[in-house]
Amino acid sequence: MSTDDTSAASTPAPATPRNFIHDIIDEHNQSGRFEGRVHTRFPPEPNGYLHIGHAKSICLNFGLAKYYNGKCNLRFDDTNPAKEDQEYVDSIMDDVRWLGFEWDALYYASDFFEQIYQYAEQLIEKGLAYIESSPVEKIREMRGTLTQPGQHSPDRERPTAESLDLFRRMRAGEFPDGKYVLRAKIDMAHPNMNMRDPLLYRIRHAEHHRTGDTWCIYPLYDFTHGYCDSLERITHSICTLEFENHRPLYDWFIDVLDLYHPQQIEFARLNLTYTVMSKRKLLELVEAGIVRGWDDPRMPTIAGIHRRGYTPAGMRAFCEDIGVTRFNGLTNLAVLENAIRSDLNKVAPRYMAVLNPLKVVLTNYPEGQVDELDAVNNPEDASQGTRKVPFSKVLYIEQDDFMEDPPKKFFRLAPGREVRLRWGYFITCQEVVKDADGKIVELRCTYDPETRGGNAPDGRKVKSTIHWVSADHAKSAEVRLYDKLFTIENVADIPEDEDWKTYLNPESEVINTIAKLEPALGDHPAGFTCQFERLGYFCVDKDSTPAQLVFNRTVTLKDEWTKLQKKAD
RNA sequence: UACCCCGUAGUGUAACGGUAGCACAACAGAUUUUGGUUCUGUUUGUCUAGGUUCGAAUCCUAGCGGGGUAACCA
Repeated sequence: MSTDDTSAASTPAPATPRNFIHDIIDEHNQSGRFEGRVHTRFPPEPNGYLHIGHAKSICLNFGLAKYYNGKCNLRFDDTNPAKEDQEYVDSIMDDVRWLGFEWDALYYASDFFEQIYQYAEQLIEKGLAYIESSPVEKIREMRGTLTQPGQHSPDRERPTAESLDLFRRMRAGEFPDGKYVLRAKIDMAHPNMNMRDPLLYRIRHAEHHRTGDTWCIYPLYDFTHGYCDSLERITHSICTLEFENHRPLYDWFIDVLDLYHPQQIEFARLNLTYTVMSKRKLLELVEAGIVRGWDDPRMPTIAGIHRRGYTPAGMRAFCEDIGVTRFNGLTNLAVLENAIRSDLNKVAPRYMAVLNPLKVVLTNYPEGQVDELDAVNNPEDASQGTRKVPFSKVLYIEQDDFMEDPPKKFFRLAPGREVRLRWGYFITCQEVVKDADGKIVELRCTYDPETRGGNAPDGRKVKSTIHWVSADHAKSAEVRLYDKLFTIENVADIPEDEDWKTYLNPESEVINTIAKLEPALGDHPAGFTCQFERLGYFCVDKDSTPAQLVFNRTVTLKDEWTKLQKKAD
């Protein structure tokens, strides 16, 4: 890939598009608030696979660090042992690297558990936290509602010494899950619900994927996250909009202990048409067996789009295209597809493949003769060279490339009409052969030996060039045709009382088992990406074997003809 | 009905008090051995009402509309 190509010094690459976060950082740099440092971090919870929304966050955080010559950490916010797993840690690291980024420091929130525990004790000692003994339901009840203030717990005035003792015994494992919880003492009437004596620690006798059984109490995310940022000396804690109401709480935790104070900045998460970005829903698709797994090519996960054949450079370009704001919008899937096509167009070698074969017999071509034709690998990149493609008497062309009774704007093959076979010869359709049901099963055509390579010495033109493969030389393959995951543009519009899964697109994966490929396509490793001329971009799936080739359709080519047909309806 | 945030072409995003631009989409044309690519052109926009100002998308006020927030989740 040549996305970071700086060799063309005379035409510098367009500068990274700026956004409101750059303005904030510039201000900080001018005022000297962080001594000119820029240190971001990407802080996922390892409880699922990363998706395209995370890609936006990754590009933002790592991109900012790069732009300002700063640093960016990877930190796993692993405060809930029940949901987290090493499998997810591994996949997240793979995904970040696949996108083309490398972290400066790697941390886990669990690395800071002891320090955070000490902070909790300090809060208790300052009279700013207390041990709560009420059950969950009672705590919830006393919290009040959005429009009504909460009530003080009877435990709120528990003496400091008693809270401290209880907290230490919680850590020592003296109590069962749910017996006690540590709460901050802030303001039960605060209009911001997060400030109504939030929970800090809970008892969980659970095996943690990193700390094992060292702990039986775990800090909640809200109590942990800001401290981790502070301890890592993060300057700009970038997160999504739903944490905006948490910012005053994080500020309180830090200021009350007089600790180093990063600046939190919120931005709008990515929403894409015809897909979901909810970890919960994606998990459901995986667990219900509706998809092939987290890396199913229909999934908006990074693992999924990777398997689908999307490229890191295309994804990074997409993340730049969509911008960063505080507006909660819905981005068209077309923007993503455009970014991917535009990258693949430059780098993907071209091949010929026929998805729905129609047999063509060249009646005037010598029996048994094979011609090795030269084909250009990529018209956009001469350095990709040429290859040989075998040509013979019996060929396959695409069923869609022939019409017995063509409408006005159909330029392809029809009875009596001449077209060009890509890199081959001009052929003319002489006869249509049908079976008993009237289905077209074969075309009998003549070829013009003078047009080898695709040009007529007499200068005559054809309206169309179509792709083909030689029947005797073709490889069979399974080709998985992918399309949008949902039938509804905005998944958020699905009513609450309906099952969102009824809006899944039944044709999001269509399996074609009759495809015929040119022989050069027979020997490539999983992940190999190319263009099937006139059809789209495809890649070799990880299920592919030499005996059973499997290709995924990454994205179609733009298609004026299909568009015309749809308009005609 | 509490608090917080957000309203710029169809969609997404620029314009930091001084000519409303870009991308995608759509439409029209040119080029083309991919109905691809490339190139050219066209259509469509500052939520509303006041105010401040020589001048407002930008600042202020109100209204309208959208989103978020009441896990021992993150």
